[in-house]
Amino acid sequence: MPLETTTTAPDAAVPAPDAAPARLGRRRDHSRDADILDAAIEVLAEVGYDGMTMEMVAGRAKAGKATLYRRWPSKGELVVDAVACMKSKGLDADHLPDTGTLRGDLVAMIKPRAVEDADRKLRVMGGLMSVISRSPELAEAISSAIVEPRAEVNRRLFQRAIDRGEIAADCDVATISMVAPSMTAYRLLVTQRPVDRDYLIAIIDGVVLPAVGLKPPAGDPGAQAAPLGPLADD
Amino acid sequence: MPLETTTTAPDAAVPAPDAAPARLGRRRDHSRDADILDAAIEVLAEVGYDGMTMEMVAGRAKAGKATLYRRWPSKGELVVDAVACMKSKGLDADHLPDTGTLRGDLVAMIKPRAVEDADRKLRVMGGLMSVISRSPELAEAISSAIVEPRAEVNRRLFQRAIDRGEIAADCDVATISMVAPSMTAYRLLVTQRPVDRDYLIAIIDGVVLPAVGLKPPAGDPGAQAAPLGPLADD
DNA sequence: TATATACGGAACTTGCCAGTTTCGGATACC
DNA sequence: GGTATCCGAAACTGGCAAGTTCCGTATATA
Repeated sequence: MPLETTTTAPDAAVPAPDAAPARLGRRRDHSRDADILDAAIEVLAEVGYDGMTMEMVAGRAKAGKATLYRRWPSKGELVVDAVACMKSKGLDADHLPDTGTLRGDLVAMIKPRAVEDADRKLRVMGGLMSVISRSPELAEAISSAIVEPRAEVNRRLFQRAIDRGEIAADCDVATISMVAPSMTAYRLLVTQRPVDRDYLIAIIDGVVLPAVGLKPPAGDPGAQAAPLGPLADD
Repeated sequence: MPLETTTTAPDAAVPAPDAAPARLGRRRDHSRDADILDAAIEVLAEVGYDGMTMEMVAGRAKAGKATLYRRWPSKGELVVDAVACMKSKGLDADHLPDTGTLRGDLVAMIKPRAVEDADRKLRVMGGLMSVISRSPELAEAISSAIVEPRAEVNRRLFQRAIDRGEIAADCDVATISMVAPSMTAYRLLVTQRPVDRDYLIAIIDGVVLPAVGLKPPAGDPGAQAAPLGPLADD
């Protein structure tokens, strides 16, 4: 049951020393990799690392178990790869909303697609929680695919607010950037309650904005400042 | 699967009123229950639910595996019982510090013994994270032994600050009470960094107090207002 | 002291799952 | 078309852990 933590040469076999081999026969269909990794993410989100079996992943991806082992040497490395592949999806710290106010930016991040993506990432994280402490590779994958992208987005939004003079320059950006990630994770994984738009607005208006010295709008909280309807997406 | 979450001797000394069978022979030594449950908590904190084996618990408690199964019908119910037994230890919402200021109260909660206790509870929670969503009994045990006591303590401290007019009456106590629990859990379990006095002070002064409209003390943050030396305990 | 029960330890049974092998069929290169 | 390789399916192996049974011993009641 221990995680295989070998750092592997992934698929690159022994290099033919002299002649380019110019392989023969059917080629490995690497487009299936994504299907398998997606299936693994699904299963991880539902039953966690120890509940996941290679048969489940193979079945979900309509693949054979042997195909999985042809591509990854062990369950542990498949999972690390699957988590790492989540990095490219979702948040993009280079294309953030810029509404002119911190609250506007934070609220603009709340889109159905983004909320759903964050929800899945949190569930995957929860399913891997008890393994994190014993697998540095997995911890690193989770950090760089889930934790850091989200923290980085927040740091940029707060830094912009500092740069435009909206909030104090000496506020603890590093700590405040973790407020929403921490609270949503706790809410979803520990108390098992939904992380929806209302809850995110409550964090923004009840904790984050007051913490940086801003007053949330007075009226019905969160009702306004929703520039897009519920069906609007990216 | 019947739920047996009794934390004390179920077959108490109450004698059957009429036909008391007056059992014969050696009696079950219920003082061992606590040893076994403590061993289970230790193992859970170290390797999580799926990593924990009944042999490990028995070995740690210097008991036989059969003794465990004489007292609990399954691993799952032993774990639920072990978590439920954590409820009585640590926080006591009826004997909270009362320093006259919210910050004083929050800082007074930071004692080596309390930090250590919270740390262990968080690790246990992390080890059970992926099981919570599929075991309502376990979710309930965690909630009432770990989540609620901590939230209740915070709610009381904030409510007292409201009552004495120190902070606004309309602040979102329910949400703010979850800030520190959420952030410490994330810090310890996800980012794997220590939850020590400095980090707790950073949360108090960098997030919680500003969020309720209070200014933390200006100077070296957290250095003062530590009325007791590092060796002082409860 | 006699008896009924609990105890720790160890052997045992059972089932599951990681990982391997085998096989008939599909597919891309030559 | 020939062939080497990949594919999915299924059978198989081996180890590990949940749960059970048995045994020699300890201990509380009568």
